[in-house]
Amino acid sequence: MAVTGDETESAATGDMSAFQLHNPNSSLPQGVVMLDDSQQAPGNVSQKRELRLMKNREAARECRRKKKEYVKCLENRVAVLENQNKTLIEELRALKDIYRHKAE
DNA sequence: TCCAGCGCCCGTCAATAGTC
DNA sequence: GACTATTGACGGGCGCTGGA
Repeated sequence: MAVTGDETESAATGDMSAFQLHNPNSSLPQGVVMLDDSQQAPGNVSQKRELRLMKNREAARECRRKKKEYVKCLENRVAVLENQNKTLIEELRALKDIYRHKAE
C-alpha cells in the first residue's frame, strides 16, 4: 500500500462527479478543476496532485482506447479464423466425397 | 409518461511493473 | 528507494429501450 505524502484525497474525493459536471472552468478539459490561491496547500502540494490526476486521467483514456483496439483486433481474428474453419470443413467434405466415389 | 435495466464512457484510486 | 506509466476495479452520469 503506497501512500504518497499529499494524500488526504480518499476522504476529499468522496464524490467528485457532481462537481465535475458543473465545473465552471469551461476552458479546461472535463474533470479538471482549478483551485484558487486560498485553496493552494503549502509547497504546491495541490498543484502536484492536480498534475498527477491530469496525467492519470489521460493515461486512463489512452489505456481504454488501446484496450478497445485490442479487443477489436481479437474480434477480427475470430471472424477470420471462423471463415477459414468453414472453408476447411467444406474442403474436407468435398475430398471425402471424391474419395467415396472412387471407392465405389 | 415513468422507470428499471442495460451498456458505454468517464475520473479516480490503488496495485504493480519498469526505470533511474 | 523514489518516481512514473499502466491497468484493473469501483462508483457515478448519461442516453436508450422495453414494459407497466
